[in-house]
Amino acid sequence: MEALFDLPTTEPAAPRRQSGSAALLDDLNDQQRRAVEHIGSPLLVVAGAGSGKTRVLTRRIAYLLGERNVHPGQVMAITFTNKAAAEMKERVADLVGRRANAMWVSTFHSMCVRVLRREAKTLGMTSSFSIYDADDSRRLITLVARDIDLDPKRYPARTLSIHISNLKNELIGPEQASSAAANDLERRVAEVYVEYQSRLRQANAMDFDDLIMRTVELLQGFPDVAEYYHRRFRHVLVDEYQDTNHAQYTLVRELVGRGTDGLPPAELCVVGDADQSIYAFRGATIRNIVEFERDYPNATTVMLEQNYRSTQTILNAANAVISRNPDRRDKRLWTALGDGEKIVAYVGDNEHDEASFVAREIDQLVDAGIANNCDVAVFYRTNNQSRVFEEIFIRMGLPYKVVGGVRFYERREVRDALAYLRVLANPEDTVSLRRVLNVPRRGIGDRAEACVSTHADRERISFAAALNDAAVGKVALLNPRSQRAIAGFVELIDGLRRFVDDGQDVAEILDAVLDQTGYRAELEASDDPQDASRLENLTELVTVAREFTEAPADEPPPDAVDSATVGPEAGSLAAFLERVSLVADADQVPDPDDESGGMVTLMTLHTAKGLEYPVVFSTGWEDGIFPHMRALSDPTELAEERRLAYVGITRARERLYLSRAIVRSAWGQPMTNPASRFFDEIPADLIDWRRMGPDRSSPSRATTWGSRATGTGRAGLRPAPSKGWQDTTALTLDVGDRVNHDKYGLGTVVATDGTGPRATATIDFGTAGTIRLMLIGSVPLVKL
DNA sequence: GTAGCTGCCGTTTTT
DNA sequence: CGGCAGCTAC
Repeated sequence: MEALFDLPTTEPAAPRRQSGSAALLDDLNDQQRRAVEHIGSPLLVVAGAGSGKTRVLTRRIAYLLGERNVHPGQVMAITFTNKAAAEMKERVADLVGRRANAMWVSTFHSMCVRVLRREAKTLGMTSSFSIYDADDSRRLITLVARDIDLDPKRYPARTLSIHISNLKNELIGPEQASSAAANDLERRVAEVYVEYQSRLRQANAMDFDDLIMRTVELLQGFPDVAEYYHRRFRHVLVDEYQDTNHAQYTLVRELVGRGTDGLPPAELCVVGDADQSIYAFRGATIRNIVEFERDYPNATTVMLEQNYRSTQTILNAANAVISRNPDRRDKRLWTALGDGEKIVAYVGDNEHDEASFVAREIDQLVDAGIANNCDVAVFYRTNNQSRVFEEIFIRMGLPYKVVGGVRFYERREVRDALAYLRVLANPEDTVSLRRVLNVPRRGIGDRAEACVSTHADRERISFAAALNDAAVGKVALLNPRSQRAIAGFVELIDGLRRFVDDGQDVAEILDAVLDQTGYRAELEASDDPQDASRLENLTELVTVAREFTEAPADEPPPDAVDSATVGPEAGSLAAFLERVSLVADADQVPDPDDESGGMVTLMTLHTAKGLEYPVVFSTGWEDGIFPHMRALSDPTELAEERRLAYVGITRARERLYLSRAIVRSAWGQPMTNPASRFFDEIPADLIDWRRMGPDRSSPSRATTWGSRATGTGRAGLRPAPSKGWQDTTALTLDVGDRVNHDKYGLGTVVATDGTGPRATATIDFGTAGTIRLMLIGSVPLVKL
């Protein structure tokens, strides 16, 4: 992508093989060099966006190996996505060659899986344990909640699951949760948690959070195990440290050690940027990076502020926005690259108009030879916003790729197929077993399933064992028809398991599963067009499996010490399942080099973190969308949204577009959204307004909505907002009120929702339709 | 035991 | 709008 732009690329293209430290250091700036050369005490690298943190990490590793005689097997580098891990490994390999293979470079989760598979026995599991994702975990929680007669309305599995996950992220075990429970909800959660954890163990399974929590448990509870890893890993490097949650923070501490077992603590280097912390909702806490110097009293901090990615215009916008966040370590990105183009802003009448602007603009950039499709990314706040763009792009014949969204591995048919494979790999995997028990339909209904489940409980045997009993008539209350169906199922699974025992390839096993279960036949027989695409997805899965066997990626590495003891055999069924369990959205980002002709990439702002594109469209800049509704009334969440804006802006190298729509359909009904407040935080002279909204005639909106003048009670009649001015207060409406809207005319309020800044009213405008409006800001609406 | 209907949710963001 | 849980009718 670099050819089209004058900007120097962030990284040198060619591998550097010259010997001596000069080669590793000479093109680094002073701070970067300090970070690479630093020896001994814990090191925090505060790396602003685009400041070359991956370069620092990879050079530091190369420097350790090349200049400090560290053996690659002593290095552990941890990232959050497989893509980041693969990239880091590749770039270190460019610098030091094949020796890089002996390092552990992996995500938190796969690193833990590796440790846990090796030490499974210690925790009372076997190394073939299954990994449950959020969906599997919720299924199990549903079962548990049902068994202890919880009202699913009051305690939905979703809520229970979130609470349990939070507890695990805080390293609070079931017993501790039980004794600490202070209210009804917490007691119920703890109750479910205890049982859930026990069922996981029975199923020889761990959920995502367990992978971290139980690794910590292992390191804390078994000093000899900890000592093994302390002895082995003398250097621990952590990327995206601002995204670590408490469990991950503790894990790092335990890996590094405290020197209590006679081994000095490992050398720790963490890299991160508090301004790019956008995962608080899943437990990440800025605290870990902010308090690093307190956690590690002798720590050294290096700040990287020179940016090698973007124009100064883009950086000024980013700096201006992020500086509004309170309690922040001040950091100002700068570049030597010059101002570049202004930021282009656009206001669409609706989301279709906005999308069509984006499409037209991309078309022009490509026609003018300014960019290729693959140089362009479109960002949005939530996945459902991708749809409009897809519609327009398809119509215009613009090739694109949506990253994330309804993920391949979350599609029902794919999950069904994988559940079969998991049952084959781990017979105790109850959740997967129950998932496929009657898929496709084979006459084993809820009734029969309940009988088997009861039998399993009563006899204290696994569900799988109970099924075997059922097949030979040893289960009470089971009618003969069900018994026959179950016997058929047991036979089916046994038959399939023989494929595994014979050491067949994953693709062949999968093929046999799809054939012998009748899954494929059922889809082929259907005339539902959705089933055709399901079939395609399954074919795709078989292809994935085949490619996996042929090129079992890079895991596990050819590490003599490990290959005997750690991880499933390369290319095996277990390895395949592990691989597909731990993929992330970000892992699916297309590489601009391989897609010929190139595609425009569409993704959420979250997925965009860590990436960069010459041309970026950040869309949906509307209060209520971005920042998200839920954040409008909460300063903490608003600060996180602002960091998200910062992330979005700083992805752009050359050209940045910001856009919004005045009317946007949500839940099938149109909503009018005011401009995002983040627009006002960007200095006006940086922006070239390609098209302005009707209200934008005055340079800035009225300051805040924090002081809600409406407060309580009925506000009565408010003056219509005068031209150029924003009404900062919410209009208070009740069902039945008559109103007049500048655009839609006379209407009647049919529903109201929310209060204060989140208040909306659904209004029947007769022929103009029924419309839900936000009542805050510049509503051109008068009560009659 | 299954199919088909209704009605209720919800929607951030994800390893 | 769309997915799923729960209900009713075969």
